[in-house]
Amino acid sequence: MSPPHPLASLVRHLEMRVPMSPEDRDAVLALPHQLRTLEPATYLIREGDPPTRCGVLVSGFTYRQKQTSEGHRQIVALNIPGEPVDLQHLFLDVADHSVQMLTRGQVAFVPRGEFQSLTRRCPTLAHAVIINILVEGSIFREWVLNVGRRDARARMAHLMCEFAIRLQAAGLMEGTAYELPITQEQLADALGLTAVHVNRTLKGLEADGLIERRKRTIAFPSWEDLREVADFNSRYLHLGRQGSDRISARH
Amino acid sequence: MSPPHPLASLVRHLEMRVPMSPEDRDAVLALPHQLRTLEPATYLIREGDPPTRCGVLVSGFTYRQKQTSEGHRQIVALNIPGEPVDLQHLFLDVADHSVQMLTRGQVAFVPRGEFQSLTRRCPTLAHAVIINILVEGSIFREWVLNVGRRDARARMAHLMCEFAIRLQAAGLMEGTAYELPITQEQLADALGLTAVHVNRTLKGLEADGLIERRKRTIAFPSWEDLREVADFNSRYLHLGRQGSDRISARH
DNA sequence: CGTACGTTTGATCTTTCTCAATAATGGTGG
DNA sequence: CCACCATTATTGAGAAAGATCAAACGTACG
Repeated sequence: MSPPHPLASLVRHLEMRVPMSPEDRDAVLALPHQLRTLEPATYLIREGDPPTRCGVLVSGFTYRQKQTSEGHRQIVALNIPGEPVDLQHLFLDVADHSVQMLTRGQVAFVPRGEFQSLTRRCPTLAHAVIINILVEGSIFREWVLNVGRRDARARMAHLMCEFAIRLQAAGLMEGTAYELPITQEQLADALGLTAVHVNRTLKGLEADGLIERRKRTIAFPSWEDLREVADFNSRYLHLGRQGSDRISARH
Repeated sequence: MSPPHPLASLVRHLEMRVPMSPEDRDAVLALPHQLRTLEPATYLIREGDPPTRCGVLVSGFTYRQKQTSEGHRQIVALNIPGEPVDLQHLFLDVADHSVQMLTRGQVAFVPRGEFQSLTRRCPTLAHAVIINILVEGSIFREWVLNVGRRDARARMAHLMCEFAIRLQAAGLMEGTAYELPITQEQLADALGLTAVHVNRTLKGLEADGLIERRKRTIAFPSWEDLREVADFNSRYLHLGRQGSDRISARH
């Protein structure tokens, strides 16, 4: 059996929110692209660079990141497989943040011009792109709220809930646990905390039976309780009918 | 002399980033709309509501806001005259945050369907809308960084710098001062602080000669110093050539 | 001129940070 | 397989930024 088409996961992801005709699908799959396997920490794009291509995450995870001039880093987003990682750079002429591999993974690079011109020829794709950008914007707003107005415990729980629901919506979650392939220092940078405090917060959640940890795999013995601690409501993910605040044991 | 067309400020705003032909301009100006004068705190849209219209801020200021279930509020964005205030709701079916008047001001409400269909007929407008959404996304990312990784002083200074540069880019800033028409409590909600600490931070900046205050008007005796304290770089605003980190005494 | 709202100030308390050290863990070369 | 190294995770002690509580002071406006 041949390996799946690298852009198939992108199509699946776009279809989550916008229905696509077979022609739409084929048009996306026909996009020229280069598939690359990248090691953790590899930059897909750096702040300040002029974007030339649009990366689609085929496998593995990436994060978006900005830094203050004193070198304090803030992770502003995590991306999961299937997500296009560079849509903002599709229409802006300079990158305002950096994107790096969180884990090893495969990225399909589509030339910027090709992607742009397809959005012009295919209104469905254009619409899907806008929806994608808007949902990402909604997630940013929730992150501002999370970092600005929730304490460490809720903040951490919220990130875990978001990740779970997004993985589940993408069909990437099996059972009631997942691997969060991220160091505690990166977690700290995503939550606006220090690594030390992340560690203590994690232990606290564990001590209270809200999560279980083995390596970087997290299980949720009591999803509803965690959701309550996190003050999590999935509305901002705009998953529509398929969306749910629940995780299911079997998929 | 007749009053200016309510949507003229929108056109000006869109043209900041995308060149528009006279036909494009006329098409936007021809959009049906209702002009309303709204008092401070009036909701333009509430989280959870299905959006039916797109608001364009003609005069005055608005803010976007989310709350935790404990009622802690986070202001996630401020909007200045000319900015469309509801673009995210143009293509999403449920509002994920609320938008309220910050000051009294005028809003032109365009029916959602009309706006949508014009984006289909006018690719320039569609492009301008995307750019607008993307730049807003970039500002959200910077806010995540600001709230997550800068201390109260820098955070406050950063907001002031951003407001100054955005006002200037919109041609709304005269001289080296402006009115920040916002209570300290709202400022606290925008920065992820408490009102008490905002007050002290403000006094601190003033004591150090970085700002001068009369009522809610703020002057910048030493713009460069403030910019340094704020760690402010305007790249994320994507203003292009016209963009600058400087404010000029005369316009 | 009283009421509501916003600002300012002081005192105290908490969360989170900082610094520092120790323990796991994973990967590498021999 | 083992010794070694670099990361990452964990823990403790003390410091600091910012929160909380409480009260006083202004100011706008009906």
